[in-house]
Amino acid sequence: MITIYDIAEKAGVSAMTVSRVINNTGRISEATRKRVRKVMEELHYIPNSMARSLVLQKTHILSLLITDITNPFYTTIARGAEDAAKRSGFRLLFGNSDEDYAKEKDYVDMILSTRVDGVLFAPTGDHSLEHLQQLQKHNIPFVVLDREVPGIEADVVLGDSKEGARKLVEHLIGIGHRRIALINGSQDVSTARLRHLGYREAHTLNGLPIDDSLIIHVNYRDFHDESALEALLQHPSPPTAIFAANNMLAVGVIKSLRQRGLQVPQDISVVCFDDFVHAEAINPFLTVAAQPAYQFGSLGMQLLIERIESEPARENRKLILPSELLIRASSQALVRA
Amino acid sequence: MITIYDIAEKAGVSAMTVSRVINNTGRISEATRKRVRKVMEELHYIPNSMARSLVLQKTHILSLLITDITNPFYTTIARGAEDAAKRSGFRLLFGNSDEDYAKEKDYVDMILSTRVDGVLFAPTGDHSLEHLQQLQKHNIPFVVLDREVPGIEADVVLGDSKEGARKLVEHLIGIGHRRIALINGSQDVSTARLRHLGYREAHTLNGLPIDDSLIIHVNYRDFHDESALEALLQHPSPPTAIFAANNMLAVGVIKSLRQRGLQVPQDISVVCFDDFVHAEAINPFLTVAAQPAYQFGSLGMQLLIERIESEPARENRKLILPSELLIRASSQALVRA
DNA sequence: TAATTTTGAGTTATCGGTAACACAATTAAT
DNA sequence: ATTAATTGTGTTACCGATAACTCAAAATTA
Repeated sequence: MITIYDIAEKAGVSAMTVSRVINNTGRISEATRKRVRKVMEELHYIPNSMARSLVLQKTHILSLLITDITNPFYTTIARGAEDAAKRSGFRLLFGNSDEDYAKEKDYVDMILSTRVDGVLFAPTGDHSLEHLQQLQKHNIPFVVLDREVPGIEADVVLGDSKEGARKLVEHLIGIGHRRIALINGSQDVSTARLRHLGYREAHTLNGLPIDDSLIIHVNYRDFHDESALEALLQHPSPPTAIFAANNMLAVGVIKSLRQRGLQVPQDISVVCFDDFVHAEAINPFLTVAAQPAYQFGSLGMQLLIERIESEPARENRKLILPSELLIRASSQALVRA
Repeated sequence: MITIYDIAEKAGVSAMTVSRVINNTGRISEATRKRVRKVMEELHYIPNSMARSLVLQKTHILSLLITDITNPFYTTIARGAEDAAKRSGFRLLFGNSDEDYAKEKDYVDMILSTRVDGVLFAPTGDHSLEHLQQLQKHNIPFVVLDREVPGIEADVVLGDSKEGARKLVEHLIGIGHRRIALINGSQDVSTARLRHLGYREAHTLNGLPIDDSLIIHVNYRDFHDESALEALLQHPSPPTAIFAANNMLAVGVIKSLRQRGLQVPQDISVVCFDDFVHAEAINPFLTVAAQPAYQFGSLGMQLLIERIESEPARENRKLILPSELLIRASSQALVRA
């Protein structure tokens, strides 16, 4: 491993002089600067960022924690966050909690021990409170992404879960559906609660009764509660449409339906939150409330960087980004038998 | 920032004793161990991993560099790599080069200055040679993923690009297509070269002529060469099917076709490499050669960890993982007019 | 020409840990 | 009871960088 001392020796100067050349600080004569530069290149010198961070107490690394790396919604966020971080010269440390509290904890520990300068944090749910409080305790700036956590005051970038849900359900109502099931994430997650609210609001605004037996709570990351679906389908008055609270749930639900020999949308309509951008470009199918994922990432990152770089702590900001209703093939007007 | 010295002082011991408690090394009486532990908890102590890495000359961080974070093929790789790294207790630093040489360079610099213990490297192309050589020069172990780089001897995990391509094209030939276009990645990328070879092989094995005017080279990440597509379609004897060399190219091609009012598969068939797992589960459409992405990641990571941990340098290994031909709606038997 | 300022370095201490060695107090062995 | 071994803990040096201070030589000013 080449260090500044190796460079210093070979160039016949002190380590401090090498450091000054690297950082363009202090006064250095053009002659020594050139000589040091040449030796650095000859020896393929790369500064040790850990040593530097240790003394500077700054890593110039930001962390992005997402909850599902195979979900295009989150990877698009990642792209946006990365682009924004790069623009400001920060390096980015990705983490993927897989909607798992324990993995999230591992990543928080890693973040803390790495002493990153800030975190863009998509929480797994309300219990992430503990992790965010840990960040606060250690004075690590963060911005909360996609899901609000009660008890945490911070900058936050959110979607319009309630309105988006209402729009989706009203679309279904508008094309004749009356029995609409909700397959939702855990009530421990703010977006799931709001989407539930939007679902109810759409019903009451349209004078429809709400049947709680049509509402199921599972995990956002995947749907595999076959018995719950079975119960829905065996219902004396079964749903004619399903609102899956996110794209991954829609995947699971449609898969399960197909295994039971049911076709979407012929036998049952399905709508959900979040788009599958690439795939839908190929073959538009799902009716969705599409959220501006890239903006989630880039705006969130901007807020984070502002917070890090603005000395006087400014007040918290809350951005709510609207979703767009995209009506496609998976929702079909109800044909009364 | 709490350090071992703070702990040491409050517990009335030396810093070294604290270090021993943290690492479970050396001999410590049960009494002091307890006392130190208690103070650590009271002060919410988190070890500074940079200080530790600096003295140990080991970071216990591995890096995964992928070329497109919004491509489900790569995110599935990431999931596999992450799981494998976690099993061995390594932390994972993701990087995303976006198929861009300059970004790849940035990440390599970051990898070098972070002194990670090893890299799982999906190169952007043959010119990545320079970056891999830099890793070699600095003795950073790495495993090459998905694309081979001429001039580099290393462990490598690949797909069966040639055979996969041949199977896809033979499928098209089998259902009557004779004029098959190839929309390929840059010839600077090994998989693109091999898929090209497979394409040619399928033709020659089946006694079909090859028309080079049906072959286009673009960038794997997205297709936006409208004029090239235009030329294809204006061809006196236009293609009846298109083989897009990866999933992202298929997206771009199908979008462009639709803008021109052409339907897949009615007007033209499209097949490609790499699946869109979630989306295809919802609505099977694309005929693909599906690669075992998760295995790419987990096996690659296993090779990397073995290489790092096995003292005597063992010989290089080359894993070639077969792809699976999944015939779906986007390829249709040719109906002669 | 003497006094002052500027320039171009070098020295030392420090960031937060750990390895290697040292050493007093017990405990065990002879 | 003396010697040897073990146990528990402290000291010092170092990992690779940088901040703060120092200082001789050169340049500038009076």
